[in-house]
Parts: sequence; C-alpha cells; structure tokens
Amino acid sequence: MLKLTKKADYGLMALKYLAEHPETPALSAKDVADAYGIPAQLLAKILQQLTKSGLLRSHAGMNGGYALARDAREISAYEVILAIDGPFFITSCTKGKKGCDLTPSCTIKEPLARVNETIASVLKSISIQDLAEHEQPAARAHADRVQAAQRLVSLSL
Amino acid sequence: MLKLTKKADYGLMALKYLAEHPETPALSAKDVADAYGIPAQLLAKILQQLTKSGLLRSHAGMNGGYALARDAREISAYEVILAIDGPFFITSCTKGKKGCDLTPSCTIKEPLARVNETIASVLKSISIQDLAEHEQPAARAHADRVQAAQRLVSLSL
DNA sequence: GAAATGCCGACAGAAACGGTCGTATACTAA
DNA sequence: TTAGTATACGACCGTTTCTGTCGGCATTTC
Repeated sequence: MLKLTKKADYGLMALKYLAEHPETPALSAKDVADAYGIPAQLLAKILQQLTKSGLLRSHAGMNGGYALARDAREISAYEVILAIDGPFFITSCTKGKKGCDLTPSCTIKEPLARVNETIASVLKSISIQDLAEHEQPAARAHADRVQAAQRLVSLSL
Repeated sequence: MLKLTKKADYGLMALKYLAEHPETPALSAKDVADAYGIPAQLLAKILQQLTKSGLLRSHAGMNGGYALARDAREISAYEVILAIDGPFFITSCTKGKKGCDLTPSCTIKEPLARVNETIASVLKSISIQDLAEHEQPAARAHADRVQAAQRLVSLSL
C-alpha cells in the first residue's frame, strides 16, 4: 500500500531522462520508452498528460518529441505525481465531495490529514534535478534532511 | 493515489475506539462495527489480522471480544497499517524479491526510498492514543511537529 | 505527399479491493 | 450438557482501478 502507480514511476523516470539530456531539443516518447523498456504507447499517454499539465512542451512532426517546460530544478516530484495520478489523500474518506459518508465523525482522518501534508511537503521538496543527480550531492542533502526530520519527529513525540 | 485502504482506515478506527473504552474488558467486532457503521464481518476479519499481528488480544465466547494488547501509547499507526495492508513501498518497483525487473537501473527508486522512510517515520510517531485524543493536546503537538518539519524541509532544499 | 510524431478515445485483461457466506472452533452461562 | 455468543478461517464474487493495446486523426518536417 501507499505506493505510486507505475504510471507515476514511468513519468518520473521519463522526466529524469529528459533532464539528463538537456542538449537535445526534444526526445520522442519512443526514445524514452526504449531507454527504459517501458511500453511506448503507455508512456506516450503519460507524457501527453504531463504536457497538458504544463510540465512538458511537445512538438509534433519529424524530430519532434518532448522537452521539459521548465528547468529541472523547478519541477517537483509532487507536481508529476499530481499530474498523473491526480490528487491523493492518505485517508480513503477524505472528502471527494461531501466529506465522509460513513459515520458522523470518522475522527481518524483529521490527524492523518496532517500526515498527508507532510508527505506532500517532502515530495514537493524533491525536484527532477534531484532525481537526475542521484549520484551524490542532492541525495546527500536529502538524506540529511530526512535524518533531521526524523530526529525532530521522535523528539517532539 | 497514495491512499490507505478502507481496511486500514477501519482498523485504525477500531483501535481508536478500543482505546477510548479502556474500562470494558473486551468489545466484540460487532460492537465496534455498529459504532461506526462498518460491515461487521469485514471488520471481524481485520481485527483477526490485528490479533495475529499481536496488536490485539481476543477472547471467544460470551462477553468475549477484542482488547488492545498494549497501551494505546505503545501502538503506532504504522504498525496497524503494516499489519493490515502489508509492507508498503512508495515505488512500485521496490524489490519484492529480486529488485526492479525493469531496466538495469530504475534510478528513480533510490531517492524515493528515502521519501518512503520519512513517511514511515511520521506514521511511527503517531500512536493510537494520539488518534483517540484528537481533541487537542496530541493533535496540537503533532501540528507543531509537522510545521517544524516543513520549515526544515524547505530550508534545506 | 510521405514519414515521423504527437493527440485522443475506446477497450480488454489483470489485479486489487471491498464485502459476503458458510462453517468450524472456543468459551460462558444456565 | 446444551444453547448461545463470539472468534477463526477459507472460499467466493462483484466492482473498481491499473496496465497496456489498438485504431484513427492531426501536425510538422523533409
């Protein structure tokens, strides 16, 4: 549970790939799909969604394809996931429309909504650039960040 | 996406309910189910899982039912979710057995694994007691904690 | 105009989820 | 001992969601 869909994974992988090839003006869905062994047509649809959401720029025709609409540093993992999977809520009852249809007070959801915010924050703090540079710098920084957050959490409990 | 299953929700709600009624030696699955309007048989199965996982103690027969196996303070939301939904990984490819079957290096997953740890940490920091006392004290403390974590995250970006 | 490419809707197979049923077992109380 | 209440467990089924495919159309380049 609590897992991203494969689509979101594919989307992140594709953006990372684009970030790693800033020299080329555009890469086709097929290029990216082949690079990772992802079903090409599926990836195409995902890239189209990302385009509609404004994270990518597309160009039809020969030598067409996709390119990042912004600097890789300015695109967060959160945006990608949101664009592909739609808004997520950790509680299944967080209001689609009229709140929890179950029981007057599904009092569980209030504390969990906060968890949800935390997750979103962390996801927002990770950029495509971070994924591309998974070598060291960004990963290191993020590791520190997580450790600090953990210390903080256990401390204030 | 990224949502808990209803089963996990039900489980958390049930544990919270038990925590709120420490005076009674045991509550039947039906008691809890009625209190929240949850399908009784489904909840029964969930409580059985929680029992097998050691979070609850069960007792058959008249006046039987379930009771927390430990103090509500000592049971984390993480444990409950784990017991019901099984281990969760944010990346769909985080090794079930043999790592990512896709592509040599699904390099995406390493940074996301850290996100996963953060989520787990936060979930571990929330006890059933916190859910039961959603009135103020614990919720307040948790809110502060989350805010601080957010500040921390954005700072170190 | 042809080839490459993106765009879009429909659909099908597979898996996960939510929920029900039936039955066996255990315990309590009269 | 018997009846009633409860847990324990496995099988099953309908629905939804996810993954992936197909076919047709639009756009751009050569």
